[in-house]
Amino acid sequence: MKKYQEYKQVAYPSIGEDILAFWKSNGIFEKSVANRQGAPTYTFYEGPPSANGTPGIHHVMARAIKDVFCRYKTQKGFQVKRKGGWDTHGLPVELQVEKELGITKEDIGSKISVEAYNQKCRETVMRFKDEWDDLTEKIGYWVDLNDPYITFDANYVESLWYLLKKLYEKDLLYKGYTIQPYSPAAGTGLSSHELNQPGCYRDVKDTSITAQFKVQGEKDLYILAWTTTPWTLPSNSALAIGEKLDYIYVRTFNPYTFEPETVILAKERLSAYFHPEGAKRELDDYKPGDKIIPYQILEQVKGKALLGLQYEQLFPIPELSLPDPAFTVIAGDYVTTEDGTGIVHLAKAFGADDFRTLTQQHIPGVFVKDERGQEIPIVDKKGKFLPFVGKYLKTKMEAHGIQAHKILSENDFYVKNYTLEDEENKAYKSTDVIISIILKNENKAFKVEKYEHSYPHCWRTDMPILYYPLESWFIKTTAYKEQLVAHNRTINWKPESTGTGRFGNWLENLVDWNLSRSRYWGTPLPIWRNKAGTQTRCIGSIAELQAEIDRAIEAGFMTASPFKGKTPDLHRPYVDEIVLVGDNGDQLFREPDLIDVWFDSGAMPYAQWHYPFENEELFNANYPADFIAEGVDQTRGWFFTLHTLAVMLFDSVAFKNVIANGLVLDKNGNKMSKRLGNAVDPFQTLKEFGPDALRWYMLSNANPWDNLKFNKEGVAEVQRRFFGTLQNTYNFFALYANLDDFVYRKESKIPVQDRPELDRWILSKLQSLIQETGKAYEAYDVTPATRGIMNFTVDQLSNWYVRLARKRFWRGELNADKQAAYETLYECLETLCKLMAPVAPFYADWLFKNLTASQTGAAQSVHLTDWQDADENLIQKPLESSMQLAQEISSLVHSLRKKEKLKVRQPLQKILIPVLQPETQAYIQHVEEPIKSEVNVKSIEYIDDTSGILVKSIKPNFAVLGKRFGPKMKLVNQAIQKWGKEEIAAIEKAGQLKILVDEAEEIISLEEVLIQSQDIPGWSVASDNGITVALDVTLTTELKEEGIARDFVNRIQNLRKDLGMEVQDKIRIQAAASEQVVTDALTHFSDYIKTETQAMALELANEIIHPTVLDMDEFTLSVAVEKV
RNA sequence: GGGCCUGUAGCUCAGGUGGUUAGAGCGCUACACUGAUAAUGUAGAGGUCCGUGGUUCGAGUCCACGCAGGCCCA
Repeated sequence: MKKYQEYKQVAYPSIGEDILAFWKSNGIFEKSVANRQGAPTYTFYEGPPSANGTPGIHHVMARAIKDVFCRYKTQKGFQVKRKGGWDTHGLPVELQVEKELGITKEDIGSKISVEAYNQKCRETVMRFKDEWDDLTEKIGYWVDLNDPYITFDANYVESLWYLLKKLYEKDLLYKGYTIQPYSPAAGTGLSSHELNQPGCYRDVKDTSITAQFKVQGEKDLYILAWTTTPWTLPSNSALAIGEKLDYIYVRTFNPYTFEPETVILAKERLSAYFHPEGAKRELDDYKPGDKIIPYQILEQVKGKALLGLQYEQLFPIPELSLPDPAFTVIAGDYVTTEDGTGIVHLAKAFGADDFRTLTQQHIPGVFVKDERGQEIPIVDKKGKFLPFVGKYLKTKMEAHGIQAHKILSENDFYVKNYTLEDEENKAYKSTDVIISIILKNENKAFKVEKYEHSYPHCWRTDMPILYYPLESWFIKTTAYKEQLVAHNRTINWKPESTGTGRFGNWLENLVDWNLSRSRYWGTPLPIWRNKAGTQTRCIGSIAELQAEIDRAIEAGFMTASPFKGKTPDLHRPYVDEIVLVGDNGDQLFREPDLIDVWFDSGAMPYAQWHYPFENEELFNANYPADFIAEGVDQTRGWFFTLHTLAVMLFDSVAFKNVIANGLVLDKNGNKMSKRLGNAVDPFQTLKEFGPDALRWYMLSNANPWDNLKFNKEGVAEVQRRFFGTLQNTYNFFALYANLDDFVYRKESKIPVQDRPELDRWILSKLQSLIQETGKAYEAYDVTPATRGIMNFTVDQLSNWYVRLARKRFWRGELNADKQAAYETLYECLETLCKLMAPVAPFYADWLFKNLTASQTGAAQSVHLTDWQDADENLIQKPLESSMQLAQEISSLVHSLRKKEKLKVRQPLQKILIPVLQPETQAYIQHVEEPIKSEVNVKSIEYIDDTSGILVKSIKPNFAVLGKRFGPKMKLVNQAIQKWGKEEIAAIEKAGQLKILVDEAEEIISLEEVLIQSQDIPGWSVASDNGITVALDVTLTTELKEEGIARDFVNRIQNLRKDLGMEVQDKIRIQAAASEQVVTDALTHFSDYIKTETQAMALELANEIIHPTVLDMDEFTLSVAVEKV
């Protein structure tokens, strides 16, 4: 039986399947973990995917990255447990269910019960689990699929509740406001998803107003600010300018009241408010009612100069007065001069930017207290001004004689037309219009006009939405900002910029984490409150809840526990039915919100182990993670929530190393989408190429954090170039090893120092490769690791070592030289298996098994072996440099041969290499043999300076001289370029030479210039990279004969092949007599020819019975070959 | 609008701390090799290093402003 299986053709996809089956039936993954029991742990956290959609090609990418480092660390001796997980809650699940049932959120509770709805979600969420598991296995992502954490699991949710309670106890969980899209008509907040429905944004004509804000303490100085929502003006509490923008003070008249005044606006917006003609008119000539209003620019300032300016409240309603620093000019980074006045009016209650800016700058907003003492905005949830504001407006209407389409009561001031008034009615006046007229009359409006813009509408009611403060539960992340930033600095981010930039900046501009979601399928907020909001209870475990339920039953608020006799389900609607008892005896109802699903996944380090209720030791041993990896889009998702919870609750990072990988785009750089049909099916790709080439391509083509333009051609190229070459190399080894019955035995191998130089060279390269690869894996740089392995395999091992050592494998008996060759090649291949195993786990294992099949005591799988550390004793950098010179010289000779049209089979006498440094000669002498055999020359001669025939060139060493001379470098260069033969000789002799630079004498030393030999007169010369080679092209008779002999051998070998002979078959050759030179060649090189062709006899005959005519290029020759 | 990433040959990508001929693989063209052969080698063509300014004796590399594509956030 053959010791090393040979393969005619390799089907990579079936290697994947076969090895997968082998892993499964032998429990290799489990063994790779169990083997390391007691070893130090290396912790990896799986970011849970959602199984309610099918996996895509980008998941292959993400999972391959995770797998690589877990496998590598296992090889390095760590125990790496990898618990899988599933993300199961959230909006996408709900939307999918709604789509399938043909319902909307409004139907929940009427057409379908919450219970049934959530049941449906639970069923849907794992729908594609099998497909995911299948992909996971097929791409070789080793993760424990048998015991995954599932975020809807009661144990998981219980851990979440525990964490929430911890936050609550630390006073980090609070209820507050956030500005959200809100539909007064539907009485509900809208998610950004709902707002992105087609048709939501609609062009509408609204009344826009440029209001005049009177600067305090000035007679008639006003700041102009523009808004398309005049109804927000009573809530104004600040104005924002752009610090770097230019603003002007303009002396003019109010177009409605004709009063003289000075207004402030952005310089760029002047033309939008003033007729050019106005600049030419005299202010004094103005008469009230003139169409063209004169103006004069008084002053220009930077926005910064306006900061802190105080102004009078636009609507001085007593209930709305605010303490300082309200009604102040502040800076806003979002202010532009694209429209409006370049000054933005801020109403804290009705804009997200406004709310954020004012909160950050500690400026109060316009709110009033409701009966419970809670702050509320002055527009209620129906979209209507509170009565006292209505009353104020009504009074003003009467004062100014404003007539509307009907008599408006104080309860009729809706900010948008939510009562469906007839807008066609000529007398119809919206609240915006009424406000505008009031302001016009009071000299508080500079310009009022209809303005068409895009405004979002509620997709259910078609009515305009408002940005409105809604109550939400928050985690006070801002309280931990410093710690979050500090801990982040200790994390190794790949790439670094994601950590310092995207993530770091996000932390710097942190806002509190809005935890609330008004939905159905998710983790319920474990908070119960009384109606007045004065009593709050946060529940941190099932046991605690049970106890509280018991108390509630005792108090008569509940009749029975909903969990009686069954496993508690902590989802809605069950938790909603629970009414608890407050300390004061009040009924406590659960706050109806669910929590952000990102909390679910961010809490996985704890909840996956049901910590702290179980597995405390396991948790401690695996916290924090050494490594996580996920898409860069998770920066503010999973990465953030993991980090935040760890820092806030455990004063720790959650992960030490993280790779944030980029996107997988189609080959044209477009986003993949199923809808556009450019999505690549991972299963199809696996079928075509198998898992290894796919993984290798994805990780070697570009760094994982760069976007990958996925191209199947690229996978094919990797397969051909890398795997194909490696496979060829193995086949070459197997073919001859089997013929010689060679089996690698570690015990009896030839010591490396006794092996030929070529062997020591490739083994030195191999050790260097091990170092380089290990270093790259340690630094989480998988791409350089793969590139190094590829380069070694293709360029060094296959294209140099095997090519040069080829003859050693197929000639003669199994002597020491041959054995050394086998052992060397074997060692390279086996080591490659280990180095590539993390990236190409199937092929590496397959090759490993082929190599070790006949060895006793070999590991069952490469994944159960230890990483092989480099043997530094074997590294011989000088030898590596020598061989590199050999490769470069060979390349030069090849190019010379081509130029001279001399094929490699024609031996040539010698090459000449000019050497200016003795070391260079020594380096080359080491590798004369490989050079000579590679380029087929008899000898290498070196010419040094003493010959006097070298033509040299000189140029300054810019790096050295540039530092010395700086600005005078140009002159130095010119001076050195002028040097000829004598000067070069002089500096070489004396080690230095004087030049004149700018009339000053300077000494240039030999180290500061670069001298190269570029030509040998009368020779065919090539040079590159500082090496020059000359080729002796004279053909002596003997060389010619040898050339013919080699040609002859070549033709006979072809013939043998054509005749279907085996490599070891012996033959007899008859050749017809021919020209003298041919006959001489065959006679003189008879032994050589016989050895090469395995001929027992080579006879020259005058006539041959059944001749084969060989085409020898310049002549033909009749021969007969027969097997003996 | 903000933050971050990317932009080098037809394609995919390398190009520490600035240094004078900008590289590799694929593809293309030509040639060679023919006992690794559905393999391999060599050579050639192919470049506005996204643009514009600036710093410097010297910029693919540093700075500023842009442009294009992408991600996240408003």
